[in-house]
Amino acid sequence: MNLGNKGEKTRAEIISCAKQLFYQRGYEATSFSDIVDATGLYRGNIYHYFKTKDDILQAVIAQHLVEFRALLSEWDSRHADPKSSLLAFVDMITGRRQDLVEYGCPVGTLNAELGKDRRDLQLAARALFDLFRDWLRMRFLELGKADAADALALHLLGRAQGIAMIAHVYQDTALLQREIQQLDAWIGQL
Amino acid sequence: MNLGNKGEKTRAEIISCAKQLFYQRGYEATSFSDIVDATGLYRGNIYHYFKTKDDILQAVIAQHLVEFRALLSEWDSRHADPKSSLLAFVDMITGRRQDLVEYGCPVGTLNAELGKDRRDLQLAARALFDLFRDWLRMRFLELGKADAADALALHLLGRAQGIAMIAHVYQDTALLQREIQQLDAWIGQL
DNA sequence: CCAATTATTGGACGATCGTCCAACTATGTC
DNA sequence: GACATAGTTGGACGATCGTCCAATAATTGG
Repeated sequence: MNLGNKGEKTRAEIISCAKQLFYQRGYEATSFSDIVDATGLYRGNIYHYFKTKDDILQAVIAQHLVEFRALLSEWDSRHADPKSSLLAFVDMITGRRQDLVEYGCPVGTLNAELGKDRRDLQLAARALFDLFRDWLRMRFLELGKADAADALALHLLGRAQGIAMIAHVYQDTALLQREIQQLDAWIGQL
Repeated sequence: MNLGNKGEKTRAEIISCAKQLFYQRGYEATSFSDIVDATGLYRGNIYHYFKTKDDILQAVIAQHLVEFRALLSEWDSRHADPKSSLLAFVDMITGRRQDLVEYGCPVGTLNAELGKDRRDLQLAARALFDLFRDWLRMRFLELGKADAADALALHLLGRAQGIAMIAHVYQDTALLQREIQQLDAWIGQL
């Protein structure tokens, strides 16, 4: 039997290139030829790994999930108390401020684009929100916010999305930093 | 000389149809043929009024500006104190909750889409944000928030955008209402 | 080393995209 | 009522889109 080691590498390369392109240009705006050019592979070869462009997006979403899950468990191992964890979440925004200002939030912009006319794909992309939503809810639960944990999680997600969007629209990192400080303060006084 | 009354009507009809399509499906996802079908006009006739699809978007943005300006001046005439005005802004979100949940915020989603790979057009769409930003800043100024008026305006815009985005992603009007109540409370305690 | 599976090459496919234009009709001016 | 302008008809254009596939090369298990 073939172990497919070589193939897995090519497959990962396709996903990696597509992930970046979908983020920076958007999903629909990225053509199959763009992926061909970015990977340096032949059209047919890519279709050997993915039957459709939609399938590539599904794989990209799955890859995002893997990476974000790794990030969350890293935070879990690094922070004992829930407030530090929440601050780590907010700190991620600061750390990625350059990309956020230039291309927006990868989770938010993807969901926004797909939500218009590809609701089937948006349901897959929503899993990225769910990942953070569930993780945040746990932290609020640990903070004793039993009956409002999910609402607080969604509130924080919304705050973060709003900040990322405005900062992206105005290409303004200072605005982002200022708003993030307010989020930090909000977490502190919980 | 021709007064062009007939033409103005056709022109307005094109803008109206395109405005709805761009909002509900997104700009790139809306093809020229979609506009042709929606208006019932012939391709060439539309090109008699607009040289490119980008020109149609510019006209749609201009139309949005006209309508939002009318809305703002209506609020100005209806509300004497700044807090009532701010509440009117928030109340607009509640009033449009159905469309917001289904298609997202027309201003936010348009800017998000164009911000990825059409930054030239996004600059035009940004004017929609500027319109609200400036109006909100005036209200915060009237509230005595001299040195933070613009930051508060952007903060409120961001909050609204975040709420609209999360509500859209999860198709959840209850979430939207809940978050809007918090915005109301925030305005009340300013 | 052979047979089978996996991977790559390279191009072709129909459909749809945004744009353009020549011919034709309606409208308003002098 | 002739003339210019504005508006409409209807189709064609090249470019690009996502998808498909037969032929060839590489890799692997028996």
